Amino acid sequence: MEGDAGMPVGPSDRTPSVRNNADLFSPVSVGRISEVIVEQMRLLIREGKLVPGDRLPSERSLCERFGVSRVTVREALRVLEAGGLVEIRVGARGGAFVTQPSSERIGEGLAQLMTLTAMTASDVTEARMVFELGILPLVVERATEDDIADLRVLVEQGLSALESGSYTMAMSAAFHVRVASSTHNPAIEMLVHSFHGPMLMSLQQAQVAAPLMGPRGAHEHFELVEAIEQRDVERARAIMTRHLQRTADRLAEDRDPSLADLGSGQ
Amino acid sequence: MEGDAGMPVGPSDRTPSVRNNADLFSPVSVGRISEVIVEQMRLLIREGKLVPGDRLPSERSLCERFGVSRVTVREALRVLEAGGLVEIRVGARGGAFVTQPSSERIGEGLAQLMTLTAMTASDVTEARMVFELGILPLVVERATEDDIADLRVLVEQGLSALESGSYTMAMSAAFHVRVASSTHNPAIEMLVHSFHGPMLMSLQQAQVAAPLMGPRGAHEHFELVEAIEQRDVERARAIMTRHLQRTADRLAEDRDPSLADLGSGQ
DNA sequence: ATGAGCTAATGGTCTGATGGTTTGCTACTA
DNA sequence: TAGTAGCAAACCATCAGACCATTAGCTCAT
Repeated sequence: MEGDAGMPVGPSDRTPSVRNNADLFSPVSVGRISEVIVEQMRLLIREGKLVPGDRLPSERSLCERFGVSRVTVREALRVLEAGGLVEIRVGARGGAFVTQPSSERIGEGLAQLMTLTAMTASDVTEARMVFELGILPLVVERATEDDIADLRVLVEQGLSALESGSYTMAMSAAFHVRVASSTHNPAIEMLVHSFHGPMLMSLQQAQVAAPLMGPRGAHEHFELVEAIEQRDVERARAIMTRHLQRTADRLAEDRDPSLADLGSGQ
Repeated sequence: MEGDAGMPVGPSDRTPSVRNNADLFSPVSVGRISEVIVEQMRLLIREGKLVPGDRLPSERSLCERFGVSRVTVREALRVLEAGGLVEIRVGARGGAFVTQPSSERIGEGLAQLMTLTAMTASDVTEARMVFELGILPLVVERATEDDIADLRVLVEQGLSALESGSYTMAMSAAFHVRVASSTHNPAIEMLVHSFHGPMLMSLQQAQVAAPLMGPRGAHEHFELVEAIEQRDVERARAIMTRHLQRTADRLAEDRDPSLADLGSGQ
């Protein structure tokens, strides 16, 4: 990455004889064949020619169609799979199936890379606060009866799980995501979802999950639903602020650990 | 190497006599070998045993170390590359190099999947409004002189590009991202980055980019920087609201196209 | 009916070989 | 001496053909 930072990047530094037409020539590299295949597949999926659930031809068929070897096709499939665009099943009737892109899946990839970036749990929490507070007006305005009913169920489940000591961060996350989905905006829902993924993963591994979300948190969930039902933006905002702030404080007092540290169990 | 991978590892698939303890046995699948390698590499990177810039051993060396064939190693490298963890260079002194994960890269993945979800441009714009407005207090509070200087430069560039008719959406995006990065929170920066990815891509293809961002937009950028410099949250918020609202209106009158439709040029 | 066994389809992996690209060195030329 | 052309080595990219493991569906005897 750094070693070649000083390398000749421009095409115009050797051979001082002919030089003025240097930028006439465009790079001729066609790149990797597998990359071309990947791009072609991606296009098909984006254009809707391939929809979730569809099965791609078998590796061997693809070889013939593209006129390449199996290795190349397989590399393309690996890339698509890593990108969460297809799922590969083995055995008869197996093959590559186009997947339904879920926000969960996106969050997964996000979480992976987050553990590698200089991104602390506090950073993520701060972003959450901005976002989850910001959407409250939309939630209060648009939440339907169904939305509220669902939220009630989640709260109930949370409370009873709390009694039996089986309350998990996942349940809290589900609640927050359901709140976000009450905006009826898929982009917002996806983002909240993706944010909870990495938080969950790291917090659970660090075993601060249990004390993090106690009876207070569950009760605040209950209050929030009430505020939404009464279309009381200010109250909802106050509750959510308190709720998230407590998470933030908890994180701060816990040595402000970076996600990476948490991830490695240190 | 593989010959014994298929040996009877699980004692639990024949002998139909015992049956009620079915869930005692965990699935015996070892999965893909390449996946194991990927996981191992990821761990090394996360633990800091491999830092950005490091060069991994050559494919052939890795084959020997892992005791697998080159095909398998290559598939692992493809996955790592697709995940943005390594970069592969050909030729002498080539090989796989650990990359510095940037928020840009992360946002890319998010953007990719955004374009595949049933998500309209309005949805994304609404999410943007929530987020970019929400971070303004943080920006105003934390922007350093360097931040503001950078923003000024971007505004200047925008204005002169406007005169020469070469103003692009990319320039606008760069400005918004730079504003976000003035929060000094990498998570926030990443999110704004990923928002602009899909917007850019689709809007440019649909050729509504040019009229979208006229002199008004560029001037609003200028005003916003002023408000930030004066630490005037309310004014900044007002400007940004107007700025984004205009984008939203423009999108709304433009048949409210979905990102997917735009992507395919329809 | 039920279950055991067969079969074909399909992905997972290995082996060995060839070609292309880049770097660095060397020898030759002006 | 300087510059250049050419060679060699270290890489990745790709191919071709083979074998094994897993799975779904079918058949057939019990």
